[in-house]
Amino acid sequence: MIRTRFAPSPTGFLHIGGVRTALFNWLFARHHGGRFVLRIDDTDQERNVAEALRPILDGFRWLGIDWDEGEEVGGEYGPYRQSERLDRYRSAVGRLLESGAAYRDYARPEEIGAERDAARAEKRHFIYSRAWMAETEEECAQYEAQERSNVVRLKMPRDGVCELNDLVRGELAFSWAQEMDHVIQRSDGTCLYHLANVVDDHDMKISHVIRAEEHLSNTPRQIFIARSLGYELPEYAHLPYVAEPGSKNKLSKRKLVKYLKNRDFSTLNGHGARVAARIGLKTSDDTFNPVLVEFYERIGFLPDAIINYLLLLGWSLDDRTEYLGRDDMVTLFSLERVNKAPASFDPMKLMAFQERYMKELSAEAMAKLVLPYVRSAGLASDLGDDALLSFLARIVEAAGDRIKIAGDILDYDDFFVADDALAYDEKAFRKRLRKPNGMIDLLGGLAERLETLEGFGVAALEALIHRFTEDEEIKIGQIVHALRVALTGKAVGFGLFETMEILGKDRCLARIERAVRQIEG
RNA sequence: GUCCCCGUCGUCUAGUGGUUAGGACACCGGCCUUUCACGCCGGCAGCGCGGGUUCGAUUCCCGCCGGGGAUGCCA
Repeated sequence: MIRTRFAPSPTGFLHIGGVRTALFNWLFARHHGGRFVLRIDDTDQERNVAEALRPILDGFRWLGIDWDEGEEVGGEYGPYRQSERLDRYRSAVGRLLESGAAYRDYARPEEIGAERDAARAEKRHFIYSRAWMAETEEECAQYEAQERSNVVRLKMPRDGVCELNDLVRGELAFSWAQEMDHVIQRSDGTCLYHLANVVDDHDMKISHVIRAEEHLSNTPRQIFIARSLGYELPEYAHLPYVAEPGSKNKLSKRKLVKYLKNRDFSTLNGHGARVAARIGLKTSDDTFNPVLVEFYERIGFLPDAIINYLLLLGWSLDDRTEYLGRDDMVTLFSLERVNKAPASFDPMKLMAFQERYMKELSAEAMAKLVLPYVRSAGLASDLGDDALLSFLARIVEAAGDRIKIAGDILDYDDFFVADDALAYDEKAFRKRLRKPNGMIDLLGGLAERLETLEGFGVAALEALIHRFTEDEEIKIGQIVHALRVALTGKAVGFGLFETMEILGKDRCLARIERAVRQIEG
């Protein structure tokens, strides 16, 4: 049975790089018909775990990455929170102590520090002298008489090599002599991550440890722990990390200000900020950050787009396949095709996936997707959901590709405002309505014709406008732009005739009339 | 410092002991067009450097350089 896991710390944030790691674990498990476990690494959490976990779990749910065992769902190898497994770690430490794979160390921090500094000064790797190692009860008692406290350290081998066949990187060898005697239990009796991790992976029968490459050099010590405890080793696969846009540094949520200097990253962030402003979302909130999944959820990305993009960040099928649905991903995924080098996060490529997935949505599905944004912006409060949905379906149909993320619906807020409350883009109003000569008469003449038009549809409107331009001997551009500003207040928008049809005759006439009054006034 | 990992267009990547080094995103130009968006056509652009091995290296080996990680009583 293939079993993989993802073990987030309850930090309150779901990092896009973490999602990629979780995704690969999830895909690997699903591909092999195995199980995916969500364990919580809260070994040293002081904060409210439930609260800090919510954004993470919500993020996974939103993305459709489901887990078979772990937080919330339970399972036969629980508990799945490290904070509830402390007794297991303590007993593992006891066994390591007993077998001689670990020892109590009574060195004071400054004594260790001095050794470390000396090693550094001599430009050699730091190896602890074990001068304060206590292996018998007498030795312990002796040190304790000196009021020294102890930590438990691993008694690492000092010769030979640790061989490891990484499923992504191939055959690797680490010399044991490079490994120091890592602490596995603090002086206050609590255990450290590496010990907890190995014990949990074993107890939870994790067959494949798939994690970020920053853990690669931690693997020998974990192998040592596992072997000393008599565990069967899992397979290891170390994924390259996700890097900053345009660089090879690891992507970090703390460097937002720096990333905003990147044009593409800034464009993406700005796009989100525009939506956020319309729905009253605080962009100063530190979760409003394209490095975090929440950002995408809030402004209306599609989970499939994000997942597909992330899949291609470090994995490829061949030289052309890019768009893969969930089922295809699951059947085609393999660790062999994971890349070794880090991959930079590319905001524009992510956007391209988003656009591609939006195009596949029907008008009905799109209407459903954008509705919450209209509500959040406080628009269309007079319409019930059903009425609004069908109105939205007409708008998104006409808008077509222009709505890239759900929040973009708010670019077309003019459909929801009262005719006498329409706001005009000042520059557009001046250029298209106030400045051209005879605009009042032109609009007046057009309004007269519109009034008598039977069937206010796109084809009829188009024919009417064309006839109008012929009769008035003007070019179509002379009326179209003016009309768009009069009807929507904006210089850009989708097809004019579609706009008119959706607005309907009465609203069109009311808006033209108002525009004329504005020009006069 | 020491150890480990990594290195193909700006970015994500495919690939090979002999290829015009392929695709995608971005970018640039053009077409379409009532604006914007879409779409279509075209273009720019890459094997980090230096040694080997070889008839021939982007591909194999070594060195260097660059990037990253580890070196914590962090995870």
